[in-house]
Amino acid sequence: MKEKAAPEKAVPPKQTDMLLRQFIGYNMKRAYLQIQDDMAETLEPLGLRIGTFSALAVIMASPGISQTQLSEVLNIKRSGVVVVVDDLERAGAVQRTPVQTDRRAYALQVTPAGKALWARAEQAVQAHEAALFADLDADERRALQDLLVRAARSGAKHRKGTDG
Amino acid sequence: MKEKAAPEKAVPPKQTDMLLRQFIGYNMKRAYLQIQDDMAETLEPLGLRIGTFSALAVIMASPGISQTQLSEVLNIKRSGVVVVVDDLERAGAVQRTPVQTDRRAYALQVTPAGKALWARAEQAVQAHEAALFADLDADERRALQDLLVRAARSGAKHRKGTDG
DNA sequence: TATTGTTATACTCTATAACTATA
DNA sequence: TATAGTTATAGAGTATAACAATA
Repeated sequence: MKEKAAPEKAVPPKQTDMLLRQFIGYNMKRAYLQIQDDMAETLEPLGLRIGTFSALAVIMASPGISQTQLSEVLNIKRSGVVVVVDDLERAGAVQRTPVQTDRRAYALQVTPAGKALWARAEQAVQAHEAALFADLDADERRALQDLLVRAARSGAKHRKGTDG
Repeated sequence: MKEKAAPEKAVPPKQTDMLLRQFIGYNMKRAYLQIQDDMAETLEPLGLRIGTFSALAVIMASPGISQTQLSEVLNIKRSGVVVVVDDLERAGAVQRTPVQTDRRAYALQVTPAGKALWARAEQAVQAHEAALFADLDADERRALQDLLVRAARSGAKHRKGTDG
C-alpha cells in the first residue's frame, strides 16, 4: 500500500522537525492539537463543542455571570459569546435571565438539564484525558498542569502587544 | 472610566474557570493561545507567519523534502502546503526544484536568502520565548518541554479516531 | 490505478464594525 | 457619552473534493 521500492527516502523522519523541537511554542501547539480533535469527538455525542463546554463550565461556576464577563473569562469577543450562548440556550442548558439593576444585561443561569449535562460532560472529559495521558503518572500530570499555568501566567506578564 | 459604583460584582473572578482548570486540555489551550499572538508579532517584521516559519524550519532541516512529506510533518493537508510554499517562494526563501526520478514531485530547497532569514527568525523566536517564559528557570523549561513531548506522544498513541 | 501537486470550495473560530436599547 | 448585547461581515487556518500530469 505504501511500499513503492523505497524511492529515495531523502528525509530521515526523526529529524525533520529538529529545528522546531527547541521551541516551547511548537511543542505546546503539537500537544494541544493532538488532543483537540479527540476532545471534540468526546463532546459531540453530548451535543457540545469545546467552546460551549467551556462556557457551560464557567456559567456553572459563576451563576449570574453576564455575557461580557463571560467573554473576558473565555478570552473571546462579546460577539462570539452570543453564538455560544445561543447554542447552549437552544440546547436547553442555559437561560438568559433579566437583570433588574441593568436592563441591557442578561444574567446567565444553568438549567437543571444543563447541570445534568455538565455532570456527564465533566465525567466524559475526565475519562478522556485519563485515557489520553495514560503514559504520564499522577505526579507528572500535576507537574504539567502547574507548568502550563505558570507558563501562561509568565506569558501574560511579558507580552509585548496589548496589556504589558 | 470603569468605576460605575461597583454594581454587583456577582462573580468572584478568581473562581470563574475553576471547573476548567482541572483539565490539561484547557490549560494547554490557554498557554498556547497566550503565546500565539506574540509569536505572530515577533515573526511579522520578518515577513513570516507561524505556518511559514514552521515550514521553513522543516525544509532547513530536511533539504529536498517533498510537499507531501512536508504536509505529514506539519500535520496539514497537501492543499495547505501549496499556500505555505507559495508564500515562502514568493519571498525568495525557498525553491521548488524538479525531482529527476519523479516528475510529479518537487524537492524543496532553502535559498541562501532563506537561510539568512531562518537565522534571523530562529534568533528572534528564541529571544521571544526567553522573554515570555522568564518566570520559568532552565530546569522548569526543560521539564515543560519534556512533558509536552510526552503528552503529545501519549495522546497520539491513545487516540480513538484515526490511527489508534 | 495510485500519487503529486494544484485549484476551488466550504467550514470553524474569531475579529471588526455598526447598530439598538439601555445606562 | 458609554456600555450590553446583537448582527453582519471578513479573515485565518484548515478540510474536502475534483482535476491534470505522471507513476
